[in-house]
Amino acid sequence: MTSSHTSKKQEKKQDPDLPPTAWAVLGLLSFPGERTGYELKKWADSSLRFFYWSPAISQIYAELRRLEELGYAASARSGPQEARAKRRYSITGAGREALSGWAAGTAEAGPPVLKHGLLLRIWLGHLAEPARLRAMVGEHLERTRAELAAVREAMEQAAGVAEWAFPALALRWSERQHLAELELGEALLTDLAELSPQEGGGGRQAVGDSPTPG
Amino acid sequence: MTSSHTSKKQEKKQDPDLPPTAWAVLGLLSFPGERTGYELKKWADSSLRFFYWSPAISQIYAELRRLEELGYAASARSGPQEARAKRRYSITGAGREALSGWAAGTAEAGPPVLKHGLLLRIWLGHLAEPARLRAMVGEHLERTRAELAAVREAMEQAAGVAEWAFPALALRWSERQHLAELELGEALLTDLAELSPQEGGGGRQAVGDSPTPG
DNA sequence: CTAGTCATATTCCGAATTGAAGTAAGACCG
DNA sequence: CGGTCTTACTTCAATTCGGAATATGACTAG
Repeated sequence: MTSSHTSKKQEKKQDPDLPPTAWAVLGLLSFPGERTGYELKKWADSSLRFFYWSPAISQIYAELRRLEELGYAASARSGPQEARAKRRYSITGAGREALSGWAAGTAEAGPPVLKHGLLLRIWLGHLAEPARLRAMVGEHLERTRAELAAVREAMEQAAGVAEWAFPALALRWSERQHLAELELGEALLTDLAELSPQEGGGGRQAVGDSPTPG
Repeated sequence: MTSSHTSKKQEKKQDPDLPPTAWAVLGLLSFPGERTGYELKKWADSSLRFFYWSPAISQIYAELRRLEELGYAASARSGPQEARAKRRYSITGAGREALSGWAAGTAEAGPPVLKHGLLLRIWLGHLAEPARLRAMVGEHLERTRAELAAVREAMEQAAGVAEWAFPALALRWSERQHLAELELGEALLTDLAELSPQEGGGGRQAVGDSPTPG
């Protein structure tokens, strides 16, 4: 426990207005078990990132230190009986309480932020060849399909475990989200074709896509 | 490492691996006309942000300075005939070329990053009351409807102008994206209701006793 | 068994980015 | 005439990120 006299004054108020990253890390800890920063990162990579990005590993460690300072997390070094030296973190009662408070807070959930590299390029479409744009959308569709598979894999992990009912729900949302993303991509392809129809003049038909039968 | 002679404009190599923000700002400049940093910010807020976030104003000015250093942008102070002193930026040939190169670069478009605060809270659903969760989804739906209206407003601005055909395309994508987001929210509401059915009484029915048939 | 590489575990640092505040001057409004 | 709003831009501290660096145990081929 951090019962030291760090003159941190009573943080009894409300959530000390931590950045979302801190809450996400604390959230990771709020599920049963103790974990190292490294494990946290892997878990974030395979689940959280689908709907809420995965913080940098260095950031995770930094947040863990802060969380411990605040008394929201506690850590223990592994003893000498364990082969590898590591520090395992767990959430404290205060941490759980603060997290609940934050989760219930209404004002904090700003609008979702989307940073879509493909769309940035589409937006700059006047600088590229139409064929190149279509190819990029195609790549995006494939990437999305791969992501979808990864989401489904994560869903399998979570399936059936009662404690993970809500994470499973988030993953289900993410599955649908990826499905929607695929449709969005297809529609974009159509729009793109309309905007700059295939030029028969130059014989420059690079994409090599098969026309949809139907 | 990199060559030590830091002369300003000899960066003929490739794209000097600028952060996406720099390319986004340069992209803003790639449309006809000269603009001030302030105007750029307003434009980003009303268009770019729907699919690729809007940088902080201080960041925009910083990027403009860097872009000018690199010879990708040129600026001119307004003369004394203009009421207000301001600096207008425009893209240079080198800038346009570099931007095209970047836009065509295949490796650079990483997967889209989504930071969805609502989903983070759903994921932590075990910490909140079911009714609270449903309320949050409801708020999200309303916010999304408002955003959708903003997207449509932006679309009206862009409509009909030939130079803005691609931005218009991106906005159309964004419109559909928001429509999909609404459906995702509705589905989430349904899932939530299934997971923890409405309680008539006042009791907190936690996870575990799921009367789900099948 | 032994070097080589892989996975785990963590720290460090420079650069990117934010957000808030400060400055200033023209514009609009009563 | 004064007030407040919008435009225009700068500065700065604090946050956050990503990549490199550092170890060490664990597995794998020869």
